Amino acid sequence: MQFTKAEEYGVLGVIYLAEQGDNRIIPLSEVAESQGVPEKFLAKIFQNLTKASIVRSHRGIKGGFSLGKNPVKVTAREVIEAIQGPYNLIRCIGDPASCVKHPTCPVRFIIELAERSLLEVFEKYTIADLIGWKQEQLAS
Amino acid sequence: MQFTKAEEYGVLGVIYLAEQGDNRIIPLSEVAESQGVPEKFLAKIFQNLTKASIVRSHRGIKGGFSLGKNPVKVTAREVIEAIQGPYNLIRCIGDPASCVKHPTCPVRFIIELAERSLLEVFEKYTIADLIGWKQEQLAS
DNA sequence: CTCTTCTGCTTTTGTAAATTGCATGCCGAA
DNA sequence: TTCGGCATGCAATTTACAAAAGCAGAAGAG
Ligand code: SF4
Ligand code: SF4
Repeated sequence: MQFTKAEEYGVLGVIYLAEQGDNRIIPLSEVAESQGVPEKFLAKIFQNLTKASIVRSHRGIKGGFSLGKNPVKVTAREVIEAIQGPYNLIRCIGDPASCVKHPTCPVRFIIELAERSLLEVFEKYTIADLIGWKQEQLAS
Repeated sequence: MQFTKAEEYGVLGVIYLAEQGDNRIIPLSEVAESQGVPEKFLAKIFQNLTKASIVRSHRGIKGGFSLGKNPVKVTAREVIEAIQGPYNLIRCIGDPASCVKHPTCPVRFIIELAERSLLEVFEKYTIADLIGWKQEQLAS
């Protein structure tokens, strides 16, 4: 079980945008370079974020991406699920019919609990919270 | 982020052994068939479980695997970590030196929290608990 | 002995993640 | 109204790792 790079890059990107403040428009190339991630890969991620209107895209010269929502109102879960769809730690979750053992399967039982507790964590922190935490670390 | 089949099969296998009770010795072929999983794959998984002495192996005719510990004392976390090593939801956890951003990285921060809460769930349930839950479901 | 079953190691296969490429569309500036 | 910068959309590729299969060898029971 591994957190994917797409998820990591996406969250880092959104945080970077938010840090620039004032809904400034930043070209993707700058975001990619600042985070040290491949630009084309990040492009695809940001397209998903755009669809979820977490960021807003601007074409043309002086174009780029700006925030689409107030970082105080965007949870990590929203960002992550915008990138890679709803969480399913195991294939049978969300599709009970895929396995005959489903109703009494202890593995499914514990994985569902695990997933729930994972999502709770991601829901608890907003982008603003994460930036706040980072500032704290820098200050101390 | 996905729970792997190795983890799933391993937990299912241990549960199956425990359900047979009395530390009976069961050949791997039976475990594999009962769970509908490839035997050679399960073999590798059980080798790891053997090293962690969660199960005990017996060679030769009438050989197979029996439980190595009381299911009341084995948590799901122990089983899972025996199979695939310690949990690292993201590469920088467990190796802080691998990334310069590490000390102030908000992504690492939230992933560490997520991992902790995941492990708490896995630690809360023993194999016996899981079997108990299954019985309940069957009864109702 | 010999048959059965695990053991360790190697190899193959399959699939999804991660990355790259390119033609196209849009926009703002000059 | 043209031009250059930048996002878009889709396709293709590469890489990585999970999943599975194979096989010679060791160990145990009878
Ligand atoms: S065996 Fe259990 S965990 Fe695996 S797919 Fe079926 S229900 Fe889900
Ligand atoms: S950027 Fe953050 S999450 Fe990614 S590797 Fe570095 S510390 Fe870990």
